[in-house]
Amino acid sequence: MCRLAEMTFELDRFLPYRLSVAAGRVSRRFARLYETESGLTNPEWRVLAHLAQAGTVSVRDIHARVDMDKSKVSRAAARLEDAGLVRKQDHETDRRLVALSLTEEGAAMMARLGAIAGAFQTELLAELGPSAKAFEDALNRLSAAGNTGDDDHDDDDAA
Amino acid sequence: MCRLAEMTFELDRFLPYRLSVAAGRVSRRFARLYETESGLTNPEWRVLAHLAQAGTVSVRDIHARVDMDKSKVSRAAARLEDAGLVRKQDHETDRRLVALSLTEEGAAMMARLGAIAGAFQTELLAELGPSAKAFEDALNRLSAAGNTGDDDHDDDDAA
DNA sequence: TATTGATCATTGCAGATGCAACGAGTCGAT
DNA sequence: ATCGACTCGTTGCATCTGCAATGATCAATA
Repeated sequence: MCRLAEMTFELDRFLPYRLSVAAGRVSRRFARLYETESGLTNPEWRVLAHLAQAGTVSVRDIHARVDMDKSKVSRAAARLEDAGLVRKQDHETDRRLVALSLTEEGAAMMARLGAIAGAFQTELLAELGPSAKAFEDALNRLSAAGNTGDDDHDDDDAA
Repeated sequence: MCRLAEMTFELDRFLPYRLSVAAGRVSRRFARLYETESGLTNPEWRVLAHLAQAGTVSVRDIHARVDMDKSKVSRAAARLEDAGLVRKQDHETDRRLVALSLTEEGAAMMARLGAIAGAFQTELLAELGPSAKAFEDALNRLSAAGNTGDDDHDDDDAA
């Protein structure tokens, strides 16, 4: 049971490494698709996609939910606003918050990108084959386990 | 059959996103372990780990094998050399190449880090439970599929 | 041999990133 | 109403990263 004492460490079998390589490759593969289509960077894509899903939310929401640094979200949102894809308004009751939402143009963009993403998703599922279900389960476990230790006391709607 | 036409795109179910988040969390979790122990950055850890596995190799070998940009490998190797963990020698027959290898000190460091990594690996496997096997299979498929002939690669979230 | 084209490691540079402030705003207790 | 502790979004700054040269070296060919 104690395999820790092996003399030579094998990077190829180390899960964090393999996970990272796989994530990088898949991300780059997908990035080639939407970059040529939209000119968006990865943080911009993520913010846009989250807005399409969540409606009107704040920077903090995205930061907590999407695992991106606040400044990253803020800068991505600023660029998206310049591009006319996202609207920044004052929150109704709490003026510290920024209410981010998609513009018409942003929604149209996400319609196109959503189709591309959907097609890529089915492509990936086909590559995964029967492992797909267990794979998603594993991703859930790992993401959940990594959630401890940060400074967050989330209380908002968990989901 | 045709689920692509859904009106609202759901980021939560998009595999590249979930994969990236999981990889980032796991990497950061592991990074906390070896950073406090060794003071190494992630690229440095990867180079060191690969050297422990591969013996004496060139920058190009690591670049191709570990999915890191050449310059990233080069700079990491330079820092490791300054720290006395890695030795850079001329290649015997081809003087373009650099022969990277671990020093005594580097090997000792890897012995400690290898133990930490092994413990973390078993921790992850425990969290994964029965999905572990299918998960590794899925990682293999995804890494292989992303390997489309290109030369230069690098990834976002590191381990 | 001289020359051309390829490969290898390094470096310059522009842009991205993470982290720590900072100002603005909110809430509760006094 | 005021004070103090807290939260939110932005920005400064040091560092990191990716990409495109650059210089050095090799292999092949004339």
